[in-house]
Amino acid sequence: MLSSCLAFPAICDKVSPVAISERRIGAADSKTRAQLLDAAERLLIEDGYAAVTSRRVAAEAGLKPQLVHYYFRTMDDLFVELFRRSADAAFARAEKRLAKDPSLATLWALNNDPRGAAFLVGFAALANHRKTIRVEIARYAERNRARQLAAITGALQSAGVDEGTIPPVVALVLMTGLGQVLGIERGLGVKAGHAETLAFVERVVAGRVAP
Amino acid sequence: MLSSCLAFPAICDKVSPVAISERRIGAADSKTRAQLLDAAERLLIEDGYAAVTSRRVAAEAGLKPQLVHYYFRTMDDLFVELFRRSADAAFARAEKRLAKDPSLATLWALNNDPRGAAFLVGFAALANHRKTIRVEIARYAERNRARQLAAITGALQSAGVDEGTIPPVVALVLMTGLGQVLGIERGLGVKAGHAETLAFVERVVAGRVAP
DNA sequence: GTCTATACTTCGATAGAC
DNA sequence: GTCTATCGAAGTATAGAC
Repeated sequence: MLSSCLAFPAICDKVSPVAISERRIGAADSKTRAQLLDAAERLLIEDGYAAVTSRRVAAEAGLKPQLVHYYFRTMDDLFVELFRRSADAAFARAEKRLAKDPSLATLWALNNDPRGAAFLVGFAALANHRKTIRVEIARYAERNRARQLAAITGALQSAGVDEGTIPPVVALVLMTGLGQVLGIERGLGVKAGHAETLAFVERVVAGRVAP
Repeated sequence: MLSSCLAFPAICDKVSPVAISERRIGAADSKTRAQLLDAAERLLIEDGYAAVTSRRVAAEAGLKPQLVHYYFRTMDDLFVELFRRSADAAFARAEKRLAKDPSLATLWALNNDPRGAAFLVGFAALANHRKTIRVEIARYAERNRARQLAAITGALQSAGVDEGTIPPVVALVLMTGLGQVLGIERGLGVKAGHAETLAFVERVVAGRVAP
């Protein structure tokens, strides 16, 4: 992984250890704390961020509403912690799969993950009126792009695709956009063109068609 | 346009005239009504759907909160009407431009419109927990895809791109996804790869590179 | 037809009991 | 260190005055 860090420094950016809130109480490894985050995550994905209120999170976790404010002083703190936890987990999963098989197929599988799409839409909308969340997402997105760029650059070389045909970063942005639009539309129930597009991507990924 | 209707029937789907709510009061052409919708639209785009509350919409419009419930019985009704109004306007604008110049450049301009991205994210997130909105968006998305498919099919033919190289609907979904991811990331402040991608698309659209 | 007064619910947050 | 009782603000919605 060191080579990737040298070629694409953003990959190895440390997440700054700045405290979310000075007055946070409660042990970081509290079981209750984790239960609340789990509940918030379910609500965010299934019902959207407007459903993530202190009362509903608590109800979903089978706990009292006030506990939310004990473990996360403000709802903003909860959102930031939730995002970091999920993003770090997703990044770690991706890292594991890419280290094992840094292929176009793996990259496509990562970008076409339905969980990722629901998660992204939830947080992208949330970012609109929570500035603290916006910078958090932006940092993660850049880090993710850098990591995937390292992978796709190698994958395209292996596949014998010339950089003049399509620059790796362009192929990556295309792939990301495709995964997102398919994910969002799947959620809405829109299906026009999906089957054809998936079939096409499968062929490209398998190397049977030039990208 | 009739030919498009025959080839792609979804284009000419009439929006069903089902009443949003039986008990809606107030003239459809009321000035106050339009002011409220304008205010709601500004709030949705700038601060996200969670900011679109009866109180804030009224404040933004310089009116009393209760008027929102007079003109739109529920907030759900307001959202549906807002979406329809915006979607119809967007579709009409697109139709005008495509009729004038049904080229890849026009299609790309439409899909890369920053307003469109902010609008989509806002409503896609909203759709998560408002079922009435979800079907409305899905219907519009399908209609839009059908219209653009008609255009891109012709544009690719004119450009001499064989359907075997890339099916028109696949090119369209790619273009839509690209416009969306660039729009969303622009809003977040993510920039990695954008310049290269835009340059690449310009070349493709200008016909200097096979898609 | 248009708008106001008001009911009732849920929100985030804190002060303080254990 | 952990949890509860409770407050004031903001939310949707309706009944009824003009």
